[in-house]
Amino acid sequence: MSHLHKDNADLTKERLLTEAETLFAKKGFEGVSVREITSKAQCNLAAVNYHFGNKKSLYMEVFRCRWAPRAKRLQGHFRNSLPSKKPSVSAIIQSLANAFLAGPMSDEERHRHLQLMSRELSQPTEAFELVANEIMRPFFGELSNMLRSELTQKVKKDQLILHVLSIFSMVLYFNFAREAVSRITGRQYDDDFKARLVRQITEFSLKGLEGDLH
Amino acid sequence: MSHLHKDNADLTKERLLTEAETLFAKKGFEGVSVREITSKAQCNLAAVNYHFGNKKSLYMEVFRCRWAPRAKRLQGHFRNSLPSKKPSVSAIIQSLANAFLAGPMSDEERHRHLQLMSRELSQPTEAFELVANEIMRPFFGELSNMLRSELTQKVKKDQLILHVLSIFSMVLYFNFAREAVSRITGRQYDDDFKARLVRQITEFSLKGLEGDLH
DNA sequence: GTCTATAGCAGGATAGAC
DNA sequence: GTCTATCCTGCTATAGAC
Repeated sequence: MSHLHKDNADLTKERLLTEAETLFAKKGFEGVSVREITSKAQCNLAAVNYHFGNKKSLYMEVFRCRWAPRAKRLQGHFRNSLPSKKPSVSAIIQSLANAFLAGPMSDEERHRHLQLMSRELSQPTEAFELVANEIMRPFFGELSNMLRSELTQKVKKDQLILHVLSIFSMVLYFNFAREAVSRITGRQYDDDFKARLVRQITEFSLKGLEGDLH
Repeated sequence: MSHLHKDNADLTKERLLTEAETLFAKKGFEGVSVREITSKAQCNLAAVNYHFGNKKSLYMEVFRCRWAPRAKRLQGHFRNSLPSKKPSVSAIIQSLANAFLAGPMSDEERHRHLQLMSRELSQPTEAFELVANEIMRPFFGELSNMLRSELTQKVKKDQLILHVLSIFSMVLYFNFAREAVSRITGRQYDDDFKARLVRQITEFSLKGLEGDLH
């Protein structure tokens, strides 16, 4: 019998994490009330405090239980979508841009993911430690290593990481500034346009690396 | 006598705008209370409602009276810092990156400016209309035109605007994600590093445009 | 124009019944 | 575990004295 309670509790907890993530991504931590979260999760106001202690801890748990695992899944998908063990620079960048702009998840899930990330980048909270140390640093390190073997030996580590950040800046911008990008280009943010953006990032970056390539 | 009142009122209004901008940039609209603003502006709680009607209007006025004029000043500085009437692509990009990363304003003012902009880009409010229509669209149009004469005729308008956005994405990212950029590169965000970032943006972008250059 | 005082409400959090 | 009821704090906004 008690496992029924537990299952139910788990489900409630899951629903809370799901709705909290959506709302935090859309409006930011301060822009969302616990009442709004519990209402959308169709449970009681007290549930957040019961399951997570307080609102801030719920925010942190969203990053620990949802955001970080998704970030790792995204990285996994990126790795798997690489054509071979020794992918070309072009393939690396295209897979990267594609994973973040048009990858395996739903459009909305990707957007949510990068919105949460952008928030932490521009206004770091405690969750930033998680994002920076457990996700960004290792991933950028991995990207650097993948690219390094395709570049001339004279490329310094410092230079390489700036290249990686430059590429990533486009990936991030074309996601979090969707509204502006649509407005400026006069194009709907649909699959066609995303494919166009992936191409832009790939080609622009590939040329951007020129001179440091073999 | 009455002009004394008026002067005083103007000063209060100015202080409110100043403190409001700083706080809105740092914490976002929802993250700031009117109490905090009036307290920092050393005036009464009621002053915001008297001078601006409500908190939301104050936010809009920050964009109208402070942000937009500064954006125009920044654009003016960019134009003036161009070496000639027919600047090279390299000079255009370097002046652009320099204006936004190490331009005429104080470091803190620039950061504040781009924080406010980033917020509107990722989570548009009414102020986004102002940002997009009166500042971004004309400026990106101007940049496109400046670059166009330096590029091959076959470059389409759509392609050109994506190039401009790609360049701008780096400028924005290296500003709003300062904490992350510092952490990842292991470098302090000081003048030396900013100069390095300007160089990175310039060189990477210049190469990124390659093939479309004359 | 500026202030105090306060209305009126929404927020996070908790106690205690079930 | 979940719910209702409630506390208390902090918020925006306003009324009215000066």
